[in-house]
Amino acid sequence: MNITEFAAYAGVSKAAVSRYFNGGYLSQEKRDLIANAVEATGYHPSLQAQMLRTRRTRQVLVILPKLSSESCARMVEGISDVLDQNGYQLLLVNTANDNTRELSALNLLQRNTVDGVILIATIFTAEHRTVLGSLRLPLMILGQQYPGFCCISHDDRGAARAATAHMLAKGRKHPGFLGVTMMDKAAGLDRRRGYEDALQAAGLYPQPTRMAIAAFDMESGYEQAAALLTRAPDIDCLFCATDSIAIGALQYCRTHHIRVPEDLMLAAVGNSEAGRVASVPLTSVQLHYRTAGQIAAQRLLDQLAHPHTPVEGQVLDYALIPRSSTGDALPQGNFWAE
Amino acid sequence: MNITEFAAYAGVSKAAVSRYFNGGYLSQEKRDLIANAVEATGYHPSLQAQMLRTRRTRQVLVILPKLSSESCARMVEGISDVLDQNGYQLLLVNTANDNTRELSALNLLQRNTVDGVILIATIFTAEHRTVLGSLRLPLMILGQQYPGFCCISHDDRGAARAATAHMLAKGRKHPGFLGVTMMDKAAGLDRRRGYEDALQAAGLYPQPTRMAIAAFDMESGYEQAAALLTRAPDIDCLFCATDSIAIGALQYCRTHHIRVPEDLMLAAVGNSEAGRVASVPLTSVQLHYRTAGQIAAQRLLDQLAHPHTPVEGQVLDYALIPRSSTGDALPQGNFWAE
DNA sequence: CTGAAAGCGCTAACAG
DNA sequence: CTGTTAGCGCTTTCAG
Repeated sequence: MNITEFAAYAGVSKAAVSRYFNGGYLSQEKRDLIANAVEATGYHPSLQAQMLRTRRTRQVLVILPKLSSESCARMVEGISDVLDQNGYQLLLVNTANDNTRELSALNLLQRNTVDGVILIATIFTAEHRTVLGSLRLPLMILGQQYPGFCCISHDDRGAARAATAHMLAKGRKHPGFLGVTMMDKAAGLDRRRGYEDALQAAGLYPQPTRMAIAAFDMESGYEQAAALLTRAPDIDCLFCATDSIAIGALQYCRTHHIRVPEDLMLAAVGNSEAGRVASVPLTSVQLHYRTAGQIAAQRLLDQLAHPHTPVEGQVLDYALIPRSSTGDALPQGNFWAE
Repeated sequence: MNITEFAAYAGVSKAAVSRYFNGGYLSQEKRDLIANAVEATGYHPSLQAQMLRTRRTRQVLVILPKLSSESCARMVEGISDVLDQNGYQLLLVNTANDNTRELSALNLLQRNTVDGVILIATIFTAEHRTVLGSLRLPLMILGQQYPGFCCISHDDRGAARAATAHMLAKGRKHPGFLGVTMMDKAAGLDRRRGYEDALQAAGLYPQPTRMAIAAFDMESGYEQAAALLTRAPDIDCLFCATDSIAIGALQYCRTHHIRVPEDLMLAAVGNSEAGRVASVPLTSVQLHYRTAGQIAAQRLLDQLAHPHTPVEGQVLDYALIPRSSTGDALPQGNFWAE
């Protein structure tokens, strides 16, 4: 049933029906007439026709690098919460860290098939600036700072500083660093800076031989921990950019008779489930992923509602969760501390 | 630029342009003309207009109960792979195990805003049968068997049997069971049956006092393990319906001087990352989540392409991964066994 | 093989 | 407050 048939059925004009569904001027009389007819027929306007006519789709595109990553999944959950509540649909593109897929995602944008975009970003290339810069749609960047765009991100530097400082405060003098590519500004560069901040505050100097770069997974954490601890066996506390990497490092320690935390303290950023239940529960810094997703979505919707109000980005704070890997035994029965 | 302007620019008719993009009859001459004009202008048809006109959206709705669950995330990745490759968009609804949200998802369906649906299901209610039964769209159910619908699922019963049998084969005589609600047929009922199969094959009988039901998280696994092992302290091997529950049980053991695997063996289903790196690496059964997602998406697209070909469901197999929690020490250096 | 023409279902001026 | 009207951009008969 289309609007014409429905209007005839209800005994009103098409325009009245349209107004009914879009909050226009309408007498109570007609309003009741239409309400009854809707009740009787189950009529509702066609989204496709509305999209074509209004040039708005009420769909938001979310682009992310990897779904089966706890942090991404939580951000998307936050986004989904807010979008759902506001009657928006969520279009998902998982780029799998793959350029081909990013292109297909950007293709979507050029076809104007969504009202706005949330990009869960890791690495920005020159191409990104070009494409994002020429984007006409409202855009939110999640998890990174990118000058000129509206970003919701975490205090990665502060988080890394807190984790490192926590170990140094326990008297460790030989810190090591296991990071990720500096091309990832948040997880790579900022967390390294935070690490260096902590060293400096403790009167220590970062030493390249005590630093290594891993990929984003446990396997790589294992391998790089092996390389690093072989090269610099006197390291007595190790900051890892992600929980996954730290867990890899922990596995290395476990098989090479390095006691954690006695011989080596370990602290990371992410506060993942796996870290909480690892062979030695991992001290980690919690970032507010879900909240970040909610804020990003809300800001995007605000922007959609008020296109000319400039939107502010935001940097969310963090919370250090000390656990056994830095010698902070949990109180009895409290394994589930966030 | 719309099709009229573009046709004028290219010096052909609108119909020719439409045929160009939809693979209709077209002379090579016009084809070249249009190709050049596309090159020059970057024109592409409006998706919205196509949707309205053809009544197909090239969008598939994925409904799932929880995104930040490793299994769901992997299934969605599989779905996303296939959809992407075939030029379909993925609309995501995270129901958060919440009926309100499921309703809003079903609302989408009634508005015919998608071409097909993939439902990652947990619990079916009477309402489900009503709604799903009256659905006109192609539907795939993922992770459950539901008679009358096309389902891609796992051999949950076989998986549970294998995990349990593995422990019994090691000489354990007092098995325990930590399951989930039977309302979830796959994870609840089938896995319990698999457990019972294994007992029967070993000449044992399931005893209600040695069985308990937990929720889907570690916290609940901890609590229910506590209750169960207090009630039946002679249990020497425990099958858990999910890795999360097993990890909770493991945490309980860890704090109550129960040695795993010496005093208590532990095996589960899911083969999660957390289980691999838990304080005692967890023996678990791997299910092929990603593959399941790919198959479901592919089958759905097949159905979309050939609406009258009946589609067959499929039950995927499993693979037992023995680890330390059942006394199967991994070979040196092989922490990353799948 | 091709173009003209008729809508798909809706919204937004516009003139009452 | 209301109805009429003119499209949004495209696909698809239909008659060449």
